[in-house]
Amino acid sequence: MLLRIDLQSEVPIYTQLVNQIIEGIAGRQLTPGEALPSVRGMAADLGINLHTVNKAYQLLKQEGYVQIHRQKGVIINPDGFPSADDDYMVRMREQLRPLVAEAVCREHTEEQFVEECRNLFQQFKAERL
Amino acid sequence: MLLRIDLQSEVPIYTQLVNQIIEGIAGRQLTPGEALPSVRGMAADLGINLHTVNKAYQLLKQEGYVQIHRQKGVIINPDGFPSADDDYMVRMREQLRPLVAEAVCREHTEEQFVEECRNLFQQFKAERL
DNA sequence: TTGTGTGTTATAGTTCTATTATAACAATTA
DNA sequence: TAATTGTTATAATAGAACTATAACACACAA
Repeated sequence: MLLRIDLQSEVPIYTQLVNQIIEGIAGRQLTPGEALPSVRGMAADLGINLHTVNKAYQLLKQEGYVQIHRQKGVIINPDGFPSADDDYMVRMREQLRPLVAEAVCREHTEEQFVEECRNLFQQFKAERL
Repeated sequence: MLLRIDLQSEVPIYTQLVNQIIEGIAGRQLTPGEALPSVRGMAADLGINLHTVNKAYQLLKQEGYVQIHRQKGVIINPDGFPSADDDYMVRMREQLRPLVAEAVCREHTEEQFVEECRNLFQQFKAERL
């Protein structure tokens, strides 16, 4: 799977990595059991430091998206992914609220906003061939 | 309008301020032409520095939510709010994509996600009495 | 056994952002 | 004139993000 990092972005590199890997899982470019590059390999590929990659992997592990085995490396979690629990729902709403508020101010209607969400959902579904 | 700041949050104070003011506009607790507290007043109320408040006000001005008059103070923009232009749409989708990806991974269905968005929309509508 | 490749840990340093602290300035209004 | 606006300038602190090196522990293969 191809990862693109924008060094100029205000979004931290490790966050970009986490997001793209989660998006890869959602689109099934990354499948359960599949190996990710080693921290050194990924760092070399992207031209960044191994600690930055490691930080991303640790976060993904903490959230349950990957497993890390000491001498084997990092794999997409073969035992399933985290569920939509309460913590997630709270976090999700906290991130969604400012987006909805801005949409309301800009007279973006509920239907238009919902349509954008549906498009993104369909986009991930379409990637799963 | 009451503003609540969480000093422990990972979200910068000025961002919390910006978000809450936009949410206030969306819910019409803040109406066009209405005055906001002075940078010093707001800073004192919240127990933070005036520059932090000023940074939030400058961002709100830059995005078109408020007007700043040299000796009068800051008011909610009486001439209307920014529209849903291309820049906004791009930014909006960029912020929405990771949320949708995470939802997909957690087997949160499109309908459940859309319902959360609708709830937030209705919440802002309900606040406009 | 001896490398080699994993993740892990430790230390250090740089850069940038966020925040605070003071102070002063310019312009309007009471 | 005095008080209150936002504005600008300067400086300092704290923390996050990122990098650079180095070393360690463990497993597996030649």
